[in-house]
Amino acid sequence: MVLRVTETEAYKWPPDTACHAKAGRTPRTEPLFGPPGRAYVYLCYGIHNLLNLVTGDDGQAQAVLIRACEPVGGLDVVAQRRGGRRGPASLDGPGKVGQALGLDTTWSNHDVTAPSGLEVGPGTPPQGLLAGPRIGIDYALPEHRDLPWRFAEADSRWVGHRKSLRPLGAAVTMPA
DNA sequence: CGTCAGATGATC
DNA sequence: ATCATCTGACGC
Repeated sequence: MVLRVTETEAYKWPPDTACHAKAGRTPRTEPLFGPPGRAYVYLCYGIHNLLNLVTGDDGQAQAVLIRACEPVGGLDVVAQRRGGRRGPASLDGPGKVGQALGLDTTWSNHDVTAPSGLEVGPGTPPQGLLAGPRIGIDYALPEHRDLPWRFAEADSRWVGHRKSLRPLGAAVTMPA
């Protein structure tokens, strides 16, 4: 199965209080602090396995949540894993992506830079980018809650929560 | 189209 | 108790 990433969210601790790493190093969040190129998979709401890709240097706690994907290959497997719900096209949410990939938390800390079952490689860049606030992080401090750290491909079918997305303007940075 | 409740279980 | 969600039900 091959998926193309169409929507992401960025997390970085410190100082982002929306990031799971804010609670410090725990067995669950340990991969976040590790070297880049690893997966961070965790169980959300007891049901969904969400996939992050660790991007920060060792000790940095920086990662990207994969929120949506365009199915490119292995459509039959995607449809089967998704229970044939509304077809393989509905990979417009992080829980759906995790289900399509057949992930569980045992994949956390997996090296995605080597061919071993879950790999990340180059792909077709997005034609345009939209940005908006991240979803489901009301627990974070106000100064982090509203950061436009959700990114999505413009005019893509495989993107959720479109209403809060805007064209990506100037560079997005962390406030002082 | 919108809002809403319930499912469900690891985690600290 | 909390939670980086999804689905189906219901109302307009």
